[in-house]
Amino acid sequence: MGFVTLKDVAKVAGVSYATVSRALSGSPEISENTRKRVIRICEEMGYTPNSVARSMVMKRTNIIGLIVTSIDNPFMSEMTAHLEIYARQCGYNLMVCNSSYNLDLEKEVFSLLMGRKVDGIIMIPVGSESYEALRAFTAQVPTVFIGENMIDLPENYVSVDNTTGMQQATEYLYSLGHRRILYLGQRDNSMTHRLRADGYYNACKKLGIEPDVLRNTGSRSSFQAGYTLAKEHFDKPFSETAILCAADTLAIGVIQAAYEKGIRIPQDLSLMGFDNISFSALPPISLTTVNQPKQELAVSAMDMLLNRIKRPDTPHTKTILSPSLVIRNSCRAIEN
Amino acid sequence: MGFVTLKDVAKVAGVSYATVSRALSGSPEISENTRKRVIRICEEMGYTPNSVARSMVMKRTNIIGLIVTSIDNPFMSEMTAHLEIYARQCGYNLMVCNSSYNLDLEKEVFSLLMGRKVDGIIMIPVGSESYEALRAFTAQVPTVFIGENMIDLPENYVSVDNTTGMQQATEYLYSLGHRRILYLGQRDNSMTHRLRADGYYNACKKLGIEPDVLRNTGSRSSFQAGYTLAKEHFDKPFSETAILCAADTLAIGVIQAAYEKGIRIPQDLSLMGFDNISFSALPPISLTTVNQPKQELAVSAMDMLLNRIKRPDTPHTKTILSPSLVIRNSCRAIEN
DNA sequence: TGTGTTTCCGTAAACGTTTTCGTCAGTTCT
DNA sequence: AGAACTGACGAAAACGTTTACGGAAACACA
Repeated sequence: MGFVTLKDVAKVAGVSYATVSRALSGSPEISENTRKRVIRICEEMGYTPNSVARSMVMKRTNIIGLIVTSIDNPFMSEMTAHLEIYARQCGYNLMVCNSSYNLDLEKEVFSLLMGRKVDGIIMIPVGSESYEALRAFTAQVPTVFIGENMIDLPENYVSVDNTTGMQQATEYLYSLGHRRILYLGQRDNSMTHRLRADGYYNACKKLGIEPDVLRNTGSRSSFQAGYTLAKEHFDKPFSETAILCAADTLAIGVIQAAYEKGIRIPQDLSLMGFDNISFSALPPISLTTVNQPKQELAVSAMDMLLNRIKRPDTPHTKTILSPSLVIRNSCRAIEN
Repeated sequence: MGFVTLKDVAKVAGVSYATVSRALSGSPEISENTRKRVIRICEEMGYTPNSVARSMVMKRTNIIGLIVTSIDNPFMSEMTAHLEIYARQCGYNLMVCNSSYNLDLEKEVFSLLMGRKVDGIIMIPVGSESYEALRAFTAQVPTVFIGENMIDLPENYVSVDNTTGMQQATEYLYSLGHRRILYLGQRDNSMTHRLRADGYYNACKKLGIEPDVLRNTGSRSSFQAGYTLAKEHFDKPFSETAILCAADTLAIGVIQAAYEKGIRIPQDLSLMGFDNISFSALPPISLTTVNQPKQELAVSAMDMLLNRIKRPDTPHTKTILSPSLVIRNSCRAIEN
């Protein structure tokens, strides 16, 4: 390699390398004179501490592992940006891995990060199965989950209140005069989606309207899934005046299908999503949706993780943040 | 901590820990019998090698640093996804940092990654100034740049042929019958943008049409910049039949401005971008653009970097990939 | 049987830090 | 002046690996 080490500095300064270490770490066991002299020499020689060696002896790396299903996804990349910036402020770096929506890969990269001795792991899991599948691992490294909300399992996670959010969305459509609201894209392999559907059902019951659900049998809430579901649906006669989607991505697929069928949004059909991904704000889309507070989620997750790193044997905690309605131009008021 | 180390395994197996290391590393200096026995015990005890300790002695971390201006950006996040997956296949992990479009921060995280002893760094630089600013650093760590194309500087980089791409875009519009084409968003602090503008000028000269440029005096090609530029432009009478944008993000801003002015795309105005970010494929946008082959860029950059890590003193290399036209629905043919 | 070769494994050094412990000089107290 | 204490620093251990070196046993060959 050829970089300058503590020993090199020590030799030039005429002190032991322990003294150099002390000078830089702000130890009180050193005189001001030698401290200043040593620091000056360090700068002159361009010394930078070797994090690897430090990790070796300190038994911590100041690295956080981040596992996302796919960083190439507006929601995840936005979360990642917030996480990285905040982590760096806290003195940590991020090692990022894609699980590619694959449970085996998720386990593999988790184990890999453990071998790297990361201080903790933040993950957006592939699905509900992840909790069980990773149980043996999460016992060994402080781990915080984002987004998949497991009511009954004792895991650390931060999430948005999906049920309330979807309930508010339904109520908003109701307040605009909609009585026949199709819920599009419910999936059963994801707790998040189950909770969101609950919100829709709750609202229907409360408001006295008939629930109407179009299920997504696939494993992902993609543009494609939304498009396919809507396209098939639009082929038959339908009576709803609004579609409420389980995710923004689905809604954008619906927009495409509607466009192809000549169905205008919002004139002919109102449309809502959930997540508030950055796509949705684009003027040609302008989707009314429910916002997940991404920066707050990121900060909460990181704080929770750093806490667990400090005190690993504290009981598990959950943080549930409030979603909020984002009103744009994909819904209109109707008369009954 | 409390994880199991080589020594623990050695004690149980009744061999020296050097033997355990050899069993796992596939060294030939060990008998098949003991190898199998040791490996079995490793598995039973749940041993995973400590990458930090290995890095210490091997003098390499198998970590690649990735510095992007903002991972929360469709182009960057797509690149990051490709880079991470390919890096992992090659036995490397990615440490990701945002420079947040800030030259000082860019230097700071670069130096931080050097302290981490990453084996190499891939970066999407803030701007042309980055090359000079980082010269002292790039001399010490193998570094590959993506995207900012410096004709005259001896850096390692991979890029798309921006000039040819923009020339093709101009020619495509010409072939549809357009003769008055506005080039929107030229910036001067970015070599990429200078090269793209060159392509436009070249084509104009070759085709015998008059160039017409609307400069972007800001430092970023954001949605906002495109919107502001176009909004102001649309306030005055204009005569062009097509707008060619220096980046997709600008074009999407233009769509918004056009929408607000009641200008229909492509009926009233044809519009093209450059980059082919994932946004652009969304049906409500459906932007005709020039594609940057992101996966190929990622793989080329990684290959180039791994090469330089193996042989640090090879001369600097450049890889220029070909862009390609992506025809969607934002342009229409006109008669003259 | 003696010599050389091969196979297998243990010993120990090395990587660059942090930190405990010990030491020595100087200071304070009685 | 002697004892106790304090401040500043060096020596060395430790972190968990990889690998050069050496040695013992087994084997081959004359």
